[in-house]
Amino acid sequence: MRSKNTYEKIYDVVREIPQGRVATYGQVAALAGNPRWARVVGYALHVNPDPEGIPCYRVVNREGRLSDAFAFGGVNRQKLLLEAEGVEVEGNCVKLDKYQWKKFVF
DNA sequence: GTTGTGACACATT
DNA sequence: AAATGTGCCACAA
Repeated sequence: MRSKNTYEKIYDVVREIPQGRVATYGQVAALAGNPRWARVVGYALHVNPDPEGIPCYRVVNREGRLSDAFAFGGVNRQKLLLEAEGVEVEGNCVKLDKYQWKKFVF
């Protein structure tokens, strides 16, 4: 049994992001197995082989802000999608204090 | 096989 | 406090 490729792990973690929540690249990388894959995560989402199964719009950088190169169909599109999920987006920023995906939330 | 690039994060200045 | 530089890993040429 061969281990999943790095990308598959990343995609698997992104798919695990619940609706109405956002995760940072570092968070996804850490959950994928290595906190240093932050850049790789960005690249993995860049190729985004399955935009329908991999909601890359739920992945934001450490600032809770969307990348300038995001615009996979219009940054405005991203805002609409997140708001549709229940996440408030200001400009291109989301309140990580409220919407950052956490395994333990009270 | 080596070099350069990249949708990031962290440390230091 | 903000800005800059460095480190990390994977992929393309």
